[in-house]
Amino acid sequence: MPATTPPPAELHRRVIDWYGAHRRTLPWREDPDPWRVMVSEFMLQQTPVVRVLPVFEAWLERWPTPADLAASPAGEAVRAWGRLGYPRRALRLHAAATAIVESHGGAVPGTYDELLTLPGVGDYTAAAIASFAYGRRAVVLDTNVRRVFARVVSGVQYPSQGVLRAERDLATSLLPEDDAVAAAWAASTMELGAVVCTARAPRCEACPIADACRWRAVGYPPHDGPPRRGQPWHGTDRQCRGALMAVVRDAAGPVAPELVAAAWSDAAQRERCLDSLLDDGLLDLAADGRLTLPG
DNA sequence: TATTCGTGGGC
DNA sequence: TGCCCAAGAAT
Repeated sequence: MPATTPPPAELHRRVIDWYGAHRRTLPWREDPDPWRVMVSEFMLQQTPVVRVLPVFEAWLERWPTPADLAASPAGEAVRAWGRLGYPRRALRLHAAATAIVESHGGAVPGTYDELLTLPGVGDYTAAAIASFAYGRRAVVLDTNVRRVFARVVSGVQYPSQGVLRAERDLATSLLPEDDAVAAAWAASTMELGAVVCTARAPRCEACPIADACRWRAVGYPPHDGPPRRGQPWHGTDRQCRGALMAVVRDAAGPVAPELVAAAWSDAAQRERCLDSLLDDGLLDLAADGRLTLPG
């Protein structure tokens, strides 16, 4: 059967209705306070929901407002970040909280343009906060939404590596006019991509728009083109930096350099990564030569 | 535009 | 077992 493309309003209704019936209960959805939404979005950048949940709860209990976080040392944020990965996100969240206190009266701003000025907030996160926390109309284009559109509309398994102009135009053209409907559409398409239209084994039998999916209609052709590059890990600077950070993060106080050195055998790489961590502000060098999280 | 930046779980 | 992937941002 050919994929007949329903009118946009029909597509919106079916996906939003599906969301109403099947959406996961997540803490930042049950109480979409802007600061809670913002914290969740930072943590969810490249990190799965199940790993974020416990850290999110502890974080909000300790720092219920941006001002609370801004009043703590940045290093405490890095430590509370735990093993979520990409600890620069913790530093940027702390810096964003500071900017919110200094420039926005302590309240998370609600417009895309204001949000975009905050450290660690890019196109996706600005749109997500404006939409999920403030109910505003915004083009929320994350990896889930991109995959749904790639399959349903373009008939391909995966979206391109970067966001193309035509892709953004498509997402914009599909965005409902009304703010509340647009926000519901954003959340719904993301959820559909996250739990049904997944990267590896899509559950098309549970999809509310399977009959409208072009990829399905053309027989699920596999990705065609240059191989999708996996990120190398073993022996990389990222692995080294992670090992060094773990030593300091899990220590109660300042750490002797010999103890940090024991975490990575390649001396040249170790020194290079240590320098980069100091340069990034993820580590500080005390006067006595010991290493600490940033004050 | 292409790289870099952590971490861990599923297949 | 390795490989792929997960609500990206900054440069």
